[in-house]
Amino acid sequence: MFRPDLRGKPVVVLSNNDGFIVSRTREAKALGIPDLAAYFQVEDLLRKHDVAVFSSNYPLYGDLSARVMTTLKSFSPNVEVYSIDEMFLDLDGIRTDLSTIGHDIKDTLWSHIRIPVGVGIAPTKVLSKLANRAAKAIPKANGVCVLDSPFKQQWLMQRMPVIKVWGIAKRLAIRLEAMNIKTAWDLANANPKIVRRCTSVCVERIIQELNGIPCLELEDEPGAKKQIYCTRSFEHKTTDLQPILNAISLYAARAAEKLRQQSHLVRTIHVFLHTSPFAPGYFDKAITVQLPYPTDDTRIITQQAKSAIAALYQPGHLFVKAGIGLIELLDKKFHQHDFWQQPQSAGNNSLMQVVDRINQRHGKGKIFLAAQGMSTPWAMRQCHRSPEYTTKWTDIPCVSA
DNA sequence: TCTGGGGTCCTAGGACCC
DNA sequence: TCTGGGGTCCTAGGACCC
Repeated sequence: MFRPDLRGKPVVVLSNNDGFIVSRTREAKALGIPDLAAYFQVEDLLRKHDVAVFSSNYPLYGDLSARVMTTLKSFSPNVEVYSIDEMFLDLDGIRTDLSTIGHDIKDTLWSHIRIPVGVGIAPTKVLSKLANRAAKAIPKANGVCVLDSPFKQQWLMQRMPVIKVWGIAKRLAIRLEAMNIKTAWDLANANPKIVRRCTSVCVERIIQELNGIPCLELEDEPGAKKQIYCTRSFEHKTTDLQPILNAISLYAARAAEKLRQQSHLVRTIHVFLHTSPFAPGYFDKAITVQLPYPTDDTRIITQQAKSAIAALYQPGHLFVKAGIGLIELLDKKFHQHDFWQQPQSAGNNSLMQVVDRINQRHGKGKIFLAAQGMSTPWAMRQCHRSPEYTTKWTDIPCVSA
């Protein structure tokens, strides 16, 4: 959208920390750049072919995603935002020709936002994911695929390896292969009960869905998270405890912030610390901690996370990553207090509210616990970050006369 | 030098209850 | 000779998604 000069050129996007390649344009794929390759391993190849490289920029993607979703919502009252770049729309009962709607959706998004999309329409979620794949892969489809007849479904499924089916990945594909199930069509025609016995109920549902029998509902209410994690690799590996304590304090604060956003309390946390799995002598330890009482207070969660890290830490290892998970959550509204235990005081609540409000108004991390430290040795590597064109005053593009 | 950061659901097995 | 039948909850690990 903001770099039309790159249209038709090879472009790749890197994971957090510029770790590896998570997204490629068609042109980059054609150059033989593999998916999920470690960046440093293909850097020369990228340079040789003059591939444009971008670090992940979630504020930008999140904002553009929200625009797309808002536009999509005008096409159906029932929608599920499935991920940052996918949405399911319930078209049940809509009388217009489905192919017309598909093209309308696609054209509207292009003209309003300049985001190209693929549209797949089918009786179930699994089939619509298949249709979406076809919409993008088959040039003649022109970005829209409607799987409205058994014949079309069969044609597509016979050409689709089973591993491309939504919900089937490497391990399941291996097991299915052993049962002589190689394509989506084979799976659709397999006996659901027998397959279930060798795999799980998930695969049984997929089989039903492939046959046009809905098993997966549209989840229009996103619902509160059941677990909240904050984990990061460090920019620089470290053998010292102090920078790790600072880092885990930051992660704990981030996680607590998310926790308060959904009005939950946490009772149990999970803290881990590890070295590089690619280096010899891999060290990976984790600890689960029961908090003294359910809380959403950053200070308490931070304290507990720090003690956990201190307990896990052993000198002599080169650590690359740590993280915290809030794993047992309670709805604040329905929290049953313990007669014998101190609950979180009202003062804590107000304090956290003030902290959140300041950070919302004046920018993330404006006010924080000293435990995080003043330097940021854990910062992310992002050498090729694009501007935040739509969410940062200084990055807004200028139009010159 | 260098390999992400989130999540969900399911299952098996253990431990326990009456 | 012979040892039931029906449950729950918890946890670790596996598998998948983006």
